[in-house]
Amino acid sequence: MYWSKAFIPTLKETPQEAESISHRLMLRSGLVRMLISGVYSYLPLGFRVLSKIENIIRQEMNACGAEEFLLSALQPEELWVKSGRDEEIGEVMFRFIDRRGRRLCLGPTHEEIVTDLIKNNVFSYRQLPLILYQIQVKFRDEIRPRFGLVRSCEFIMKDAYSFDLDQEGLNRNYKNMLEAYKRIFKRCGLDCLVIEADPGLMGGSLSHEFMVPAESGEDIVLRCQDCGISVSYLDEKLARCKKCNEKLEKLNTIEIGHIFQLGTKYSKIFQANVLNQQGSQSAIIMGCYGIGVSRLIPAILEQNNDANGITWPREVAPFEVVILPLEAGSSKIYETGENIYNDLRKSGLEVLFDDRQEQAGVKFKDADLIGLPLQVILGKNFIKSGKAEIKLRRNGYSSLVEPENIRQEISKLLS
RNA sequence: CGGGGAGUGGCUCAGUUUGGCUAGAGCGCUUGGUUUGGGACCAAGAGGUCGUGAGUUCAAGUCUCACCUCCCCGACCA
Repeated sequence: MYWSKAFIPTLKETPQEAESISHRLMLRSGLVRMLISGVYSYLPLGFRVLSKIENIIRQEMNACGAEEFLLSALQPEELWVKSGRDEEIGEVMFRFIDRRGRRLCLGPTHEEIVTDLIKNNVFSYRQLPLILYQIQVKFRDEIRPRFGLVRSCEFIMKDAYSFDLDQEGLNRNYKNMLEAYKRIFKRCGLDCLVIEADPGLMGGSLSHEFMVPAESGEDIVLRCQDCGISVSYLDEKLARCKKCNEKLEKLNTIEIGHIFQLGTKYSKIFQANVLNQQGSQSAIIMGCYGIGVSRLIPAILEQNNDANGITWPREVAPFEVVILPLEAGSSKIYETGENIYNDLRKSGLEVLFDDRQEQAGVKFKDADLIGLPLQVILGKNFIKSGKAEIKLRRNGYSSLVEPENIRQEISKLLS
């Protein structure tokens, strides 16, 4: 991508609406813009990051044997009345009446919808186990939207649902999902805590939350300084670790994922049964598994930044490399930069070429701000030595490389 | 919803206390020129119903009332 043709509206100053680090960086680096409180548009850079995250999730979900589908965002209110969650969820759900007088809502989550679907289409234990997942926009009329994408009224969620004949099956799927979640968050460059949690509104028995320590986090987690075991602040009134009696440290965290063993809560209500081997009706055992996909962006930013801007983990960076031809007067520099650009792209890398007629300082500042993992700099050093400078955004490490060896050097650095 | 803060060109803000003439600055944007390794400089421009509506006054960005929006703290959640 040529920077001059891209829509990357970076901001030199911090918009007053932003308080948390991640929110500031999202606005300054041109990832998102607010439409109204709690509602954001993803600009090209933000959209790229989102796609990267979604693809990591897809890969790991598919590896678990989950199959992707897409449910409707528009839902009939009656399914919520049927499950009894209608009153519980209350005003958090956007509701309205259409021209035919039907009572509709915008889906805040999809247990009702998916259980209804399965009830009508799965009849035999032979069709189990089954795991379905979707990546979709959810709507919640939050009491107070906050910190940009951390708590918004329209957000993207990955929600998966597992269906098993028995508890053993659920345990297996649940464990696989838990491991998949760990891999997903690690690949996103996140250092996260896994805690046993209260199933709350979802119902069911066992549940785990995935929490990212971050200054602006809204949830407090207690972590044992010795064994590292973490517990929810709400659950635990004790001041010392149950296991090793060490002191617990208080951490502010952002919840990025939550998985639940639902058991038969929904299948019983909706009579989602299958015939088992004995030929009798058996309520399907369910699990559900959520990831706040759009929320991962601020979570990643909270953990990957420095004074100059973002330091993207490689797998979720909007591009992998930015090329900075400085010394605008030199056509040799520009041409060399363009050759490197084409060369790198041919090798499958995602590259941003800063062809703008800007001062070196502007290019450096913008490059650091948007935080792509690698910078290829062509300037004074190139004129002197004929070599390009390759610089790692994260730690500032840099080396001079012959233009023809750049591709090789970069693949080494990125691996 | 309760408590606190804020709305003035695209962005950051001054001006409001004590009402006064064509509403300012920096950044950004346009044109021309000089620059070119860390947001450079010179010149000339474009861009504003001062959040909205009523009111007070000879006169309102500034005073009064109502409303709207945004941010922060609390209950809620991925």
